[in-house]
Amino acid sequence: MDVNGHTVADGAATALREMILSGELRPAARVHQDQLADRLGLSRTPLRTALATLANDGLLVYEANRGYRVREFSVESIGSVFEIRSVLEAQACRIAGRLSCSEEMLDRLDTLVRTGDDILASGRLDPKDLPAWRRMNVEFHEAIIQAAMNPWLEEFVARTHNVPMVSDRVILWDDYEIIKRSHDDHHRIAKCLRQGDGERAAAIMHEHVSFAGDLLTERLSKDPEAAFEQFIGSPHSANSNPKEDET
Amino acid sequence: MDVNGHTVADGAATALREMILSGELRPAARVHQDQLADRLGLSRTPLRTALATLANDGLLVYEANRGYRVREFSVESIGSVFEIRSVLEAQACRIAGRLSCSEEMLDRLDTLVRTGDDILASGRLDPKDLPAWRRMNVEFHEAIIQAAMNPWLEEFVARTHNVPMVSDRVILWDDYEIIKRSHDDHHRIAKCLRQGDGERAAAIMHEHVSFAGDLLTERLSKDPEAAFEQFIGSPHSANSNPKEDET
DNA sequence: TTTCACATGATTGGATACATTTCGGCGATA
DNA sequence: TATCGCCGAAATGTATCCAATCATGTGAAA
Repeated sequence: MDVNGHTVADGAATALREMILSGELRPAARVHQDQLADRLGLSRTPLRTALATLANDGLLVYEANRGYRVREFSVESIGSVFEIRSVLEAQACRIAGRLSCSEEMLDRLDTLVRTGDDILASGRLDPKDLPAWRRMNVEFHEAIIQAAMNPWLEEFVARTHNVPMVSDRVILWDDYEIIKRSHDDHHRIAKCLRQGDGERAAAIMHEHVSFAGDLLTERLSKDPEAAFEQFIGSPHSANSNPKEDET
Repeated sequence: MDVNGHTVADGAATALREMILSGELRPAARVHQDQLADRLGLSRTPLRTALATLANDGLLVYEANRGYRVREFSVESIGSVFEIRSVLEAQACRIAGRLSCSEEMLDRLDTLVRTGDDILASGRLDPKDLPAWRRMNVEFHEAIIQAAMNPWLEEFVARTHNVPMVSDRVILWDDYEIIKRSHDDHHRIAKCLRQGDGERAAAIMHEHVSFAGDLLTERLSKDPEAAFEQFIGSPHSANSNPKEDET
């Protein structure tokens, strides 16, 4: 998307995004421009454009003459986003079915499904498998969205992932049965798309995402702190973006 | 929404938004920061934050070290956005039905529907009625989205309106039968919502928006110039104050 | 003791100056 | 004549400086 890594401001924007989504900057915390600029080793000017960017992404809130602070998301708000995500991803299935995916795309989905099968073959959830599973899950969902060939769908779903906890990188890796059922959805969705039945794939996808949202919001309202630590605090090693700040 | 605080940058952002959506800045045109800053009577600093804002709104595209230029939208792209809008607004109906609207909201919808009836009572489309009709249409759609009480839905649909021609301010005011049928949809949607049948309202809304998209894209591909002038084209040349057409 | 007012420090917003990159033209050479 | 390359102008990106606004703390008065 905006992988314009050529300018300092863009680098700052992605760095900040990581800092916020990873929880390094806590919700509702005020952002001190001078401190941050110093910490990131740049001037306030590019930092401010980065801040403006993130504010428009919805990760920061801005108040005139009072600066930026990290946006906080209520549990209901997170549930609301899942409502949107489920609808959008279902629509992606619908369109993908209508267009009839390329053979290459279908094979890609099958490969991803098989990857998941391999991980689940052990019959239990090994924490060391989580990164691979996360990668598989992200790629599966992204593939279907790409198959819809609607750039706006891509963009809107991407915006959805700007909300903490909503990203499909977040996996509830503690209940084998739930994960297995979730992956069964993947199986069925891939099969439906191969058969060109986008409508049925859409229905499955809608439930697939909705249930994930329900599950997550349930956990969050039960024990926000623990859930926050479990999901956000986890090392996101699937990320090939090792820009650690040397200050 | 982003009801701008009283900072120069925010003012510049809304001014630029108008300049772009009104066509004063033509698609694919490069934005010269110095010229624009001078023309708007401000420095490059606030202008640049405004530019960053609009870029994130999707109205401008940015390339590192090469500046901003006005985004151009293909007809297919505009059609794609309608696909999203139809799904989102349908979902708004679904949720509104599930939550069962407040009596106040239902009355508001009825009032809007009656306003439309009055305008159509003459049996023809008078150009002088267009602003009132547009207002009615915008408020009707906004009301339903608000009724869904999902702030993200509001935000995403609002983003949809950032694309030229997609806004529900754009009305094809030249075919009585089409307008009449469109308003008949409004009737049915309001009735369904009163009866709590969000699912049925969603189906109508989906078709309502989809058809508008089909119609618009058809016109656009038939005669892009004429359509552009008809819908967007307020006199966007000599007049530096294109406000006659009210939101 | 509480509250209001003022002043001072801190932080953000905007303008200007400087560095870096890109774009266009000019000329030289094949 | 066409193409390559270099140089200069112009536009962008960044840093720094100044102004305006907000927050905090102190002190005086009720």
